[in-house]
Order: sequence, then C-alpha cells, then structure tokens
Amino acid sequence: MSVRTLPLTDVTVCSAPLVRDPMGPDRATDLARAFKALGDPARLRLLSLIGAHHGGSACVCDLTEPLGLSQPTVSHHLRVLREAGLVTSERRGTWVHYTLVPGALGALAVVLADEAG
Amino acid sequence: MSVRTLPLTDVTVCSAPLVRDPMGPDRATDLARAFKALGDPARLRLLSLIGAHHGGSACVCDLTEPLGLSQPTVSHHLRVLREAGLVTSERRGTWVHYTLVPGALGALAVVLADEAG
DNA sequence: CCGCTGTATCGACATCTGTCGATCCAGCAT
DNA sequence: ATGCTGGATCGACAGATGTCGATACAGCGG
Repeated sequence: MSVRTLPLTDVTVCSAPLVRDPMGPDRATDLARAFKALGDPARLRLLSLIGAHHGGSACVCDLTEPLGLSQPTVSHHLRVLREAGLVTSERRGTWVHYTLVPGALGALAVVLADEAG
Repeated sequence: MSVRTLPLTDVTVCSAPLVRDPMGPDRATDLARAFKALGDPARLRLLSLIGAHHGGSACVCDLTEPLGLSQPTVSHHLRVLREAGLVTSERRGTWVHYTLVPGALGALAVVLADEAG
C-alpha cells in the first residue's frame, strides 16, 4: 500500500487509532443496569451476606439485622438485586430465601477483565 | 467444647451458618463508589472508548461525538470516572487526554470473581 | 494583543434513588 | 376463625444524579 492511500493525518487534529471496537449503546445500557445495582453499599453487603451463607442462599430474616436498615429498605434493595438478575427469591413456607444467580457476578467480572485489556 | 456451650438453635427460627466473613461496611462503601461510576451507559462507553484507543489513552475530542451527548455532559462523566480512580487526565498542549488507570478495572473484576465464589 | 478552539465549571431543571413509617398480604399455630 | 410473624408494597420526602445552555478558562495562532 502506498502512502498516498492512507487517510490524511492532519497534525493539527488530535486523533488516535482504535485498536478494537468500543462498546455499543445497547450493551452499555444492559451492563449499566447491572453495575448500578452494585453501586450501593447496602446491596454489596447483601450480596456478600447471601454468598457467605451455606449454599449461597439466605433467609431475609438473616439479612435485615446485620445491615442496620429498616425491613422495607432491605426489601427494596433485594428487589433491585432481583430485577438486575443477580439473585432469585423463593418462598419456603413462612420465610423467603434469596440465592445468588450462578454466573451472574462472574459474567460481570469477565466484562471488567476484558475492558481492562 | 461440649454441646452445652453452643448457642441455642431453635428449630422454629430460620438461620443458616456463614461459611465465610461477609463484606464490612467500610469496604462496601468504597467498592460502591467505584461500581456506581460504572452504573451509567455513557460512562461505560467512555471507558470502552478510551481503552479501545492505542495505548489506552484518548483525547476528549475523540470522546464527545461518538456518545451523542453535549460537551459539558461528557466532561461531567469524565470527572466522575476520574474521581472514582478509574481514569487519569493529562493536558497535552491544547488537548486533554484521558487514560485508563492500570489495574483499576481489573481489581474490581477480582472482587466480583471472589464474591461469585 | 486579540480572537479562536478545546475543555471545565456554573446554574437550573427534571428525574431517579435511598430511606422510613404505615399498611397490606401470606402462611402457620392455636 | 383469629391472631401472630415474616415479608412486600405504598406514600412521602430529602438528597443525589444526568442533562443542557451559558459562561469561564487555557493554549495556540494570527
């Protein structure tokens, strides 16, 4: 390829070549939803608490007191985590158990590791 | 240790044993700050765009147009990313270049992978 | 020096978010 | 059925957030 076929590189213009494709808008919106769910201390502690229980599953009654938040607030955060696809809820008689969705956090970890290059 | 020294385990109470220590409040607050910065589509695209440039560094002039947002809005998002410790900014004459902080995204990836168990 | 261009900051605004008390619903025991 | 307990939903409210236009500031070129 002769140099005449290269695009004009005006030295007065600031531009650098892309070495890979940037993230598209749709994927960014999806991922942002998940990361937004992680963007609150209470929700990070909830995820950690759930995961720290045997089987990666915990009853709501074991999640409210350690956080020092009211029961409606904890319920709200659990709802956010559920709608983000990070946990699932299941009724077992009187109590409701929340469980980490297998691979959900791992998938986000892979995204970050990829973007880190 | 005799069984008499164990805490009372009332079978009518829902409780499961912890298999590891849950995340503490301070660490949760720190991590939430970082994940909150990732919880916006525009900022995810900015990170991806910066990382997609040669050397993991890009000029602001190359970041504004692809996002379809106003220049002040992009500047705001870059500020959030900088204050979260994910990028650094450096003036090169007329233009300002933003660079991914090495290891910052990777550290968050490790956190998620750990919590994923 | 004066103007031009790139970037940051300011002020304003609508929307979203975290929090709580009050209330409602579901399941179990008496 | 009645009551009790665990959990979700509702309504309200203060504060944070995303967005923009207008403006200020910093280099560079004339």
